[in-house]
Amino acid sequence: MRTTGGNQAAETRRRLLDAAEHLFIDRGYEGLSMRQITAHAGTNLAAVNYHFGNKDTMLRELLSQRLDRLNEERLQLLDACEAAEQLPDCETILGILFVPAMQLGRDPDAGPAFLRLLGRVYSDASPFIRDHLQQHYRPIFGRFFDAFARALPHVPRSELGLRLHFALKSLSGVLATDDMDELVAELSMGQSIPDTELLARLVALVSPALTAPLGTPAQVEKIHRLQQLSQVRSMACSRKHTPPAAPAEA
Amino acid sequence: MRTTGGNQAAETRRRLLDAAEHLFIDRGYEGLSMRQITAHAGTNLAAVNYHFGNKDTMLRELLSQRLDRLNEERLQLLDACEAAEQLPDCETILGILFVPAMQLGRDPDAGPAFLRLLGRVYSDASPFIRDHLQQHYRPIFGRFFDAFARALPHVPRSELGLRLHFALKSLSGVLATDDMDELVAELSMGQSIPDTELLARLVALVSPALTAPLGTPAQVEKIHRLQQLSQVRSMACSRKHTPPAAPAEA
DNA sequence: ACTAGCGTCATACGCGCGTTTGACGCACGT
DNA sequence: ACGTGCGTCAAACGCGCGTATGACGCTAGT
Repeated sequence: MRTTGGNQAAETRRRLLDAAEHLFIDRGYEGLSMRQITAHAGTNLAAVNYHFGNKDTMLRELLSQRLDRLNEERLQLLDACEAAEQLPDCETILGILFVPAMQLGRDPDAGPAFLRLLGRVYSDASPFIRDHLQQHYRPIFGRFFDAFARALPHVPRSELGLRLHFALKSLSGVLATDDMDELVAELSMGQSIPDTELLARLVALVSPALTAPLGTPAQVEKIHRLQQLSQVRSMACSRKHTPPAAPAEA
Repeated sequence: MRTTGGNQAAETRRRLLDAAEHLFIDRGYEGLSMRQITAHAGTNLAAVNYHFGNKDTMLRELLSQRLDRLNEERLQLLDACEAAEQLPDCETILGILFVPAMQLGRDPDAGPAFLRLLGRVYSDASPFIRDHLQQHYRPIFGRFFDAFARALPHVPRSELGLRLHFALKSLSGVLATDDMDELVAELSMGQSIPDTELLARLVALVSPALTAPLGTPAQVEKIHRLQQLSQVRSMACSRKHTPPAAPAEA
């Protein structure tokens, strides 16, 4: 049996994936080079192409390894809830999205910085990442979109898309940078807060944005006054900037 | 007088800035190369370095030219409101942020795709863009942070930072991609909606997230039930994945 | 008419990128 | 003992990047 050789190969694969994950988390897809990956992994530059074929394939494998389980658990949790109560409300659906993420974030097997990785993935602008998400997780997104649509019948379907985009973009934006540390640290305000309450606070933050009514006359009136005030100001300003005659000497 | 020469130089500068803006809007800072810029501008590769010194200086000049006016108008509008009513509420402050952006978005002088540019700038992850925003507009952000803090006294200052980051990140994320078209098109649902009502809807969407109370016992209970449900599921799942004895042949 | 200087131009330099290549070592099956 | 093949290695390839360098034309002042 070729014990050491086979183990060494598996070890190299793992080290490459670990290094790639670590670098991806704090540099994103752009700014992630094979030379940095292999240097951090302590392997030769050619190792990536030998074990994975090319860079993108390795990244895809890394993302699948990390994200498949998350979305699978989200989906099964949604199934379980719909089977139990058959119409989960908005806050429950948000909880279904958040709870598995937080649990995997606490699980060392899912990666030591799983939440950071999650934030990067959802907020990275590179076409490679966007395509990967689109191709792998579109049906899951569709299921949740339908669940939200049933939970929020008063929100038109077109505006619901905007609001979901809005809410999830913001969440990923918060997860992405170092803010996750601040979130966990500052929300707990010194004393350690149980995950349950922390997630409840997040739900309390996002849910009102999804549930909100479309816009009251009072809000329209406030905006209208601001528009008038701003236009008056800018007209006065432009008249000042283009004086009718030549100005006196400076 | 050296008429043609001077005009041609100014014309080249303008064409370079226009090309850079256009490319930056739909490719971001990364994926923006001087060869593409100069090709679109119809100039020589060396033109950028001749007129601006280097690439980053040109980008900085472009951003300042576009964003300085926006933030100046926001600031003066905030000043005017605070002078008038001395405690603008949350919805009003959001309106102060949105109204000048929308007005400049309608102004051809501010760039034909000003809102797209705005979204790109606020959501671009590159250190260059982030540093520029940090260095130029930190005091403006501080003024608005204080205004929000006064308008939302029940929100702890640490959580307010999170919520503002949350709300503004999401907004920039929506502005960034092609979603701004969808926003304008789908929110109006076929018939053209006045800007006033469109902005009122945006305020109606964002304001509840900032104003929301910190988390009710009912929300905590919902999350708690989901956590238990998820853990039961994952334990059953892991037991299935690591069976006690060797499986029968496949 | 001549020259100075500005704006443009083709071209080249050095660098980092992803990928490819062929040689080397070493554990293995025979 | 020997050949086979797997995993690793240094080195190189072609490419696109930002920047630097002289040469060229044309305008304008003397």
